[in-house]
Order: sequence, then C-alpha cells, then structure tokens
Amino acid sequence: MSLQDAPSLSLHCGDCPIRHRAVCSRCGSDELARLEELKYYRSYEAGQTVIWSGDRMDFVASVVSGIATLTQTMEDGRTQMVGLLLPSDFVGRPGRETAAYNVIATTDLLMCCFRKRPFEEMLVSTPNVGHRLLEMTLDELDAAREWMLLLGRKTAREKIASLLAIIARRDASLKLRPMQGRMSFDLPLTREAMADYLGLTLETVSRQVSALKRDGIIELEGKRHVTVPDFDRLLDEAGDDYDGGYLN
Amino acid sequence: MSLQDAPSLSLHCGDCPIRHRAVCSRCGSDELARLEELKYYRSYEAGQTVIWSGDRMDFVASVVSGIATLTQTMEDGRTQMVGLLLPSDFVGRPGRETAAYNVIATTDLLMCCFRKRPFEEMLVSTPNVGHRLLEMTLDELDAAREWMLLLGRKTAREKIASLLAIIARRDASLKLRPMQGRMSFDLPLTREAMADYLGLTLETVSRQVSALKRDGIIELEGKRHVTVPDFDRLLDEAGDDYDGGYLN
DNA sequence: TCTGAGGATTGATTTGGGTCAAGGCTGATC
DNA sequence: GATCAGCCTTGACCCAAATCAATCCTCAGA
Repeated sequence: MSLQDAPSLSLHCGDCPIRHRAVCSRCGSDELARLEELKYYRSYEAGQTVIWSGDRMDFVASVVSGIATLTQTMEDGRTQMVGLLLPSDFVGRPGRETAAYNVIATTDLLMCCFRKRPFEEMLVSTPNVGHRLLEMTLDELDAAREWMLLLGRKTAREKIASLLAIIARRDASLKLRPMQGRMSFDLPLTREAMADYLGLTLETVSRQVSALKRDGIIELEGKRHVTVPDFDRLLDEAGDDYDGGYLN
Repeated sequence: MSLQDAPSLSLHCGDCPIRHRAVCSRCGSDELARLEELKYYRSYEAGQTVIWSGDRMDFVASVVSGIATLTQTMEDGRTQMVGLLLPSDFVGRPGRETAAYNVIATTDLLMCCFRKRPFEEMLVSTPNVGHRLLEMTLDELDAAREWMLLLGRKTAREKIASLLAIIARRDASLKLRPMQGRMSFDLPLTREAMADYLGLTLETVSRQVSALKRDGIIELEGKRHVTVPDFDRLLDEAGDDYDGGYLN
C-alpha cells in the first residue's frame, strides 16, 4: 500500500479499504481536505515503543499499516494488554497531555499523525470529525467492557476460546466470509502476547490451546495457523451468549 | 435536591454542583437552553433493572441522583460489574440500537433522559455537546483500561486496596479535601458488589478487607465506614505506580 | 423484646492456574 | 548441515482464591 492510497486517518470516510467500521456516512469531503493538509507520517520498527505511559504526547494518530498493542504495566513487570491497534484504528487523547499506557509496535508500523493542537482546533471547527471519533470511542468502550467480563470471570479455557473466536470473526469479516461452520486463519499473536491479552501465563495459554486441539475444537497447522471445524462449538467453549455483533 | 437545581445532564456546563469533571469550559448557554426543552425524568427503585443487555434502548440519560451499576453477565450467572454510574455520569449509546450491558439501580435513582433521535440530531447541530461527550467517553475508556490491568494482573489484596483508593479519591475530590494523609469515607457498595466489581468472590473480599484492617492499612467503623490512616500506604498496597490523576 | 432476613465473617477444603524446570521445534545465519 | 535463538510444549509442584459450610451482626418490623 502506498502512502497515496493509504487511509489518511481512521476518520477516513466514504469508501473504506480496511475495516467496515471505519466508514462514516455523515462526513463530507471538505473536512477530509483540511485533514490532508495537516497530516504527517511516522514509522516504527517491530518491537519499538511508540509511546511510554506518562510521556508527554503531542500528537494523535491512526494506524496506516502494521499492528500495535496498548499495554498497562506495573513496576514489578506484570503487564496487561488493554487494546490492539489495527490498520485504521485511532490512538491519542485530545484534551489530555500525557499517555495513560504504553503503545508498542508488534510489527513494523506506519502511523498517520496530527499535531495535537491543530487537531483539537479542527475538532472544534469541523464537527463531523468529532462525531466519527465519538462513535469509534464508544465502540472501543463497549469492547473494553466486554473484555472486562472475560478478564474478571472467565476460565482459562473460555478466555482462549473467546480470543480465538474474536480473531476468527475479524478475519472472516475482513475476507467477507461467513462467520459459521469451518473457518481458518492465522494467529497474529505469540503465546506470550495472548497471555498478556488474557491475563494468563504463556504456559497456561499453551496448555489450553493444546487441550482445545485434543478435544477437536480447533486444529493446528504449525503453531500459528488455526482451523475451526465448527465455529458454533468454539462459541460454546467461549461462554458467550450474545451475538458479538459490535466486535466486528 | 429539587428538579430545578438538579444538573440537567452530565453535559451540564458552567458551574457544576456535583463533580468537577462535569464542567466544560467551551459550552455556551444557548445549547443548554435547547437541551432543557427536550429532557424528561425517570425514576427507579433500588434494585430495579433500568436496562437489560440486548434491549432496545431508545434514550440516552444522565444520572441526577443515586447510584447505578453497569454489569455484564454470562448465562450461568457469573457477573462482572463494568462500570459505576454516579450523579452526573452519562449512559447511552448514540448511534446504536441496543444496550451491551445491564444497568441496575443500586439505590433509588433519578435519571434525566433524552429521546435518542432528537438527541442525535442535537449532537449534529450543537457540536459543543458532542465535544463534551467525547471527552467524557475518552475518560471512561482510560478508566476501563486501567481496570483491565486490575482484573487481569492484580492480586486480591491489591484489588481491594485499589478499589478503596479510588473511592477515597473520589470522595476527597467531592469534599474538596486533600488526597493524602488520614482520609475517611463510606463504602457505597456491599461486599458482594465489591466482589462483582473486582472479579472476586464475596468471601475473598471479606477476608482481604479484614487483612488490611489487621495490618493497620485501614480502620473500620461498622461495616461500611472506612478510615485510611495513611493514604500513601494504601497506594503501596494497591500496586499503582502512577499518580491516578485521570480517575478524578 | 423477639424474630427474621440480608449482609458479613471465618474456617476447612479443593482446585485452577501460576511457578519452576526441562526439553522440543523451526527457521535464520554462518 | 551445524548452530543458535526465539518460541513453544509438557511435566511436577505449589499456592491464591474459589467453594462449601457454619455463624455472627444488625436493624427493621411484629
């Protein structure tokens, strides 16, 4: 993907090459033109920390390509992943000076940035961008709350099944495939990253993945390629009773 | 508090009788006048469910008085509290039809409501309200992510200490008292509610509260009134290394 | 003053997942 | 094709928190 046809911001409107949820029907093109003038790009290597918690953060940004994680850490090293940034996702906190978590590039990462002050001024002058941002933030909040149920109440096996189900869904919606029956996809995360995401240790993740395989809920090809013979059975294991609509 | 001088919405601007974070310096009074025309009130008794997850939700609202909780539940009854609504807090999801969690009144509750459709139209026509809502939502999201670290990685003792610290801070900011040294406050939650909030069982909550008392971190008068002789010691127990600024 | 109910405490026991430790893959590099 | 590093798996053991169970407050209402 070249810089030219990359989405300029997760607020990008009209057609959406990356994720359906990034489409906003309300925005006009005039605001986008103004956005274009202000943007610049930053790139990071895999493993690099984009922002440290507590750092002054003078920009807001959206992911153009690559994956980044948001993590909270305690001083003794315990870490909890609190979010995943995929292409078209937005990061930054208009109206606040410092970051509340670490942002770490897990792959090579290209971000489209805006200096904070001009961006805030633009939020005031072009309300549609603010509306889009509000929608996205509300989606994130719903997802975060769903995740709190997982972290607080689910068993290790349910946690793994839930994560696999979410990744399977996301992958299917990307490929415009049905979210049922036989599905297969690549895990974008190491066992350790899965553990940080789920509030487990990597050993427990490994054991539970093996258990799901032994029980025929999933099939593995190598360590990263997963096939789910029957998506409904996976959902049963995840313990969810809702349709999961808003996670996609 | 009478209906007249109650805050009409958490978006209430200018002076803020309830929580400092509800003040928005940007808004003018004209938007408020328009809001006034649209609002109506609903009241609920303690224990009543305001909204069921999955229900159609045709209004957005803010809490005028009382306390409500947001909870996620699994079909086998496991529940996780994912948020607390205090006076001036906002609930609702402009742009989406159904609720993603249960809202339950834990005390008698008075809410100031707006029908969703007119509210959304108002969001478009009066951007300042949208900005305020965006700010609040971003705050909620930061708090939710902080909570994910607690749920995923903290020990029972640290969870209890964290919760007590948050309640102590909130109480202190309400009373405009310093957040250090000796502090005391009432717990607004039962042990069971604390357990649902922290992803623990009520027995564990009870045991850890007793342990903190035994160790002199807190003092108890009855079951609900807590005194913290040294706030810094409580913070140590909570395992936080940050200043907690954004939670207030 | 008694009674009952809801909340809280405390103890005994079990267990899910953490911790520690020893290898096993696999693919990049020489 | 040997070596090494990063990632993953598996086993043995342990411990924090869950579970099961018995009491205890305390306060509202009879």
